[in-house]
Amino acid sequence: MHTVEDDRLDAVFAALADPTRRAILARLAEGEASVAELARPFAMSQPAVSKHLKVLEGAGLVSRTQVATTRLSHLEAQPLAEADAWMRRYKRFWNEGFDKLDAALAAYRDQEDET
Amino acid sequence: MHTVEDDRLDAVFAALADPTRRAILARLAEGEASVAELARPFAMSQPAVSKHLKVLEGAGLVSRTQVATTRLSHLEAQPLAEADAWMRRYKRFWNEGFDKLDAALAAYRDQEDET
DNA sequence: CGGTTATGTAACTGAGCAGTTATAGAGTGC
DNA sequence: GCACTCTATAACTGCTCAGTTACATAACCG
Repeated sequence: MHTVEDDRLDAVFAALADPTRRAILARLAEGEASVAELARPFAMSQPAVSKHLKVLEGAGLVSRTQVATTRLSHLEAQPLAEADAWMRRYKRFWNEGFDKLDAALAAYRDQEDET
Repeated sequence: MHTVEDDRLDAVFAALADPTRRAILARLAEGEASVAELARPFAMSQPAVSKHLKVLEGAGLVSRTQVATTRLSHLEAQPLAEADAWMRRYKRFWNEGFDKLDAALAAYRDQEDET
């Protein structure tokens, strides 16, 4: 099985796998920004940032508007909702995980008590 | 900034970026499985699946136990909780996103009215 | 128009990844 | 100990990706 939603998730998760791109999203959460503004905090050339923006745009995580000579990038969080929807199926496991951790800690404590 | 949590998220999101690995996680959600069992549904060699498991294990998404000659893989969802925690910071945007769409449509309509 | 600023594109490099086949290792059962 | 099963590792290939520098566009400003 190889669905369209799969392709979407591929792109979203792959986009999120890079720390520079996550930092760009964090910056955009504070408001729109030009390429130059986004490039400044990173020890990285402008073309590199342009490429990251292209990846983010491809994943639907960023939209852009032309204003005079500058292109402003905007955060588009909707694909994150899709990723969240995928992960939601596993939420019961990570709650269960804490239960297991609790159980393990309890077992450990009991063992401690015995010794 | 390049934190340890970043490295963790790198590994988790990168692991999730591959549809085969997401399918493996889906299978493991139904219960532990051997490498051979995991390989069967995919048109893929056993070493390929072993590599995917190694990636998943590296991201902390899978743990393994040796039982006789077979190694059973178990889903470990805790890293998904970390990824979820990261995404949580953006949840307000994906609700807001629908509002913004409404606003954009309204602006477009106004512009149409003017011309 | 000419210069300047902001950004995208092209061509290249090095690294890493997903897959393959072939082989090695480790445990079980007899 | 031997054959068998399950899994990991090695070596290789083709592709993608993150980054670079150099150059091309495009829109403003005087």
